[in-house]
Amino acid sequence: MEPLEKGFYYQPTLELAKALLGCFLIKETPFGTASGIIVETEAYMGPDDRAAHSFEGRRTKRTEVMFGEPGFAYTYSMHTHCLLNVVSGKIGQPHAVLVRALEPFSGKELMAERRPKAKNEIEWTNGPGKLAKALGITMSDYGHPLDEPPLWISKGMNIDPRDIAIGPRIGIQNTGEAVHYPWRFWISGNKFVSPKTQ
DNA sequence: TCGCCGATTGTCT
DNA sequence: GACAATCGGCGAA
Repeated sequence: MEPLEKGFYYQPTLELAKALLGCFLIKETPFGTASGIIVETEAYMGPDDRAAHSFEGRRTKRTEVMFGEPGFAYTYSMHTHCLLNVVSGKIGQPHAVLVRALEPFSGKELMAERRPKAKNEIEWTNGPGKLAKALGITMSDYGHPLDEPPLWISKGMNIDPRDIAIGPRIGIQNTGEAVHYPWRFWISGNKFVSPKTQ
């Protein structure tokens, strides 16, 4: 599997969020490599999106990576968990795509070890915090370019546009109109998408 | 520094 | 369905 070239990330954020569906997300660690197929994403559109950390161009140490080149990792810690975003938008345009769910592909033994509380394979990676834990993604991956080890994305299967389902994002109450924006995408019928999705 | 809050998950009722 | 876990970012003091 070859990493997606940097040019791939230079497309409109909503397009990128859809294009990432079906791609492989791979993480290599000293303990081994684990990977999965991206089956659910959400777009966060910087300046005009009240739900985005970069709303109104807010530029801080945390959001800094979103103002740079697309194709880098924006990791964010939420309560006890770590969430992975793919930086999108041209330089100076702070957009990102949140990876919400994966279909386990390789390194399943590792995932089972890292997700001892999961009752089955589906629960290894059917949520943003879960998939980060299953693959061993942490805050130390902040700012990492996604076209080289140890954390990278490669082209996967082609997804028929008719198989892409669209809906509102999850978990962003108190963000006004932004709650309703249809900026979440998933592979229709895939059983590894997050709960409440289908 | 202090206090509050959250793009979640897991457990308990 | 309710709520605790648990910690860094952010804004105010």
